[in-house]
Amino acid sequence: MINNPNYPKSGFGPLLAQAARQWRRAVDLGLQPFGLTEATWLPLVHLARAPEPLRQKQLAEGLMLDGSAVVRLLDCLQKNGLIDRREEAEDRRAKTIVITDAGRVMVEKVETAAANVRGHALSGLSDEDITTTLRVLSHVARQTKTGAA
Amino acid sequence: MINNPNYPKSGFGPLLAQAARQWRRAVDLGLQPFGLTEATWLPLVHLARAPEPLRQKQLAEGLMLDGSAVVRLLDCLQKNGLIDRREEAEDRRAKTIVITDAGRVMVEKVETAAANVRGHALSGLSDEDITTTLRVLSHVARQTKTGAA
DNA sequence: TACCAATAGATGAGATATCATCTAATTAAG
DNA sequence: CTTAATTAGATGATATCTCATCTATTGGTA
Repeated sequence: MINNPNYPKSGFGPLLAQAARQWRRAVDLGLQPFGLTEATWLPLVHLARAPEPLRQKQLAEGLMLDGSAVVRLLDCLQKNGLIDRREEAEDRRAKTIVITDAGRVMVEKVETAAANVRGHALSGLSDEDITTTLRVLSHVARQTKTGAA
Repeated sequence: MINNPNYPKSGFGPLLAQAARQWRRAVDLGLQPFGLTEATWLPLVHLARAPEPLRQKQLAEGLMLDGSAVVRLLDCLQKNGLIDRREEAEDRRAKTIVITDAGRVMVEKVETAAANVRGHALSGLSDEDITTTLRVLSHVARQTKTGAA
């Protein structure tokens, strides 16, 4: 096993999972005062940054999440008055998601907290290392996507 | 925002989460024929590789998981006859986890499937990129650990 | 020795995510 | 035009994971 050149690679999966778990935990902790979590915060930012209102389907694609997961996250955000669902006239199956004013205010407030966590997690790493990692993670995400034989 | 040098970094968290989610899904799919998942497989490998039997506490530390999570994963593995809990005589609070023969056989069979997923996810990446990513992920995990101010 | 804090494991509750399925509405085919 | 396939959202069931708590033991200290 020691002589197997793939040895360090075998730790990739567990390490990836662990880093993701702990990153989430740290973000959740930082957003706790605002009543948000990483999961509920991301859709909000995504909506805030979109040049035009999105449908739930589009949001799910952007977040790379199952549609049903987005449904429930939006339920939560709507209950807290941060977004609204607007039925479309042209296609009565679809709903457009719009951020409320409260939602935009929240995004502003919360972005700092999220940036702090990110800053701390990445502090001490070179831009080059981070860029490489971003590229590797993108590759992994692409390769493990459903249907990627 | 475009002129902000931190712009690409802001995608780090979501990308990390996404890559981890999809990696897990891919592994779960590959292990499905064996009735295992990434979550239940990892404790099994950990136990198989340990030079001596571990306590649940030690296993939890090794997996960087909450103790209560390990309790339930072990419940599942035990129910399937892959591990056994053995009460310790010296400390009657503790239990030593031992892999059953069936468990060892399972590890053998399943390791190939897991390696295939890993191989596919990492295919096309240079060893150097992977090494860098492993280092960055370790750093992130350390920095986001509980108590890491 | 009697009491109190710490430790190992277990359990309950809540947040996410996935898959399977359902309903309503739209589109395409015959 | 009627029917079949598709699409957008929603819901139910299940799997993890975390935190808060609980029980049983152990160990240290007055």
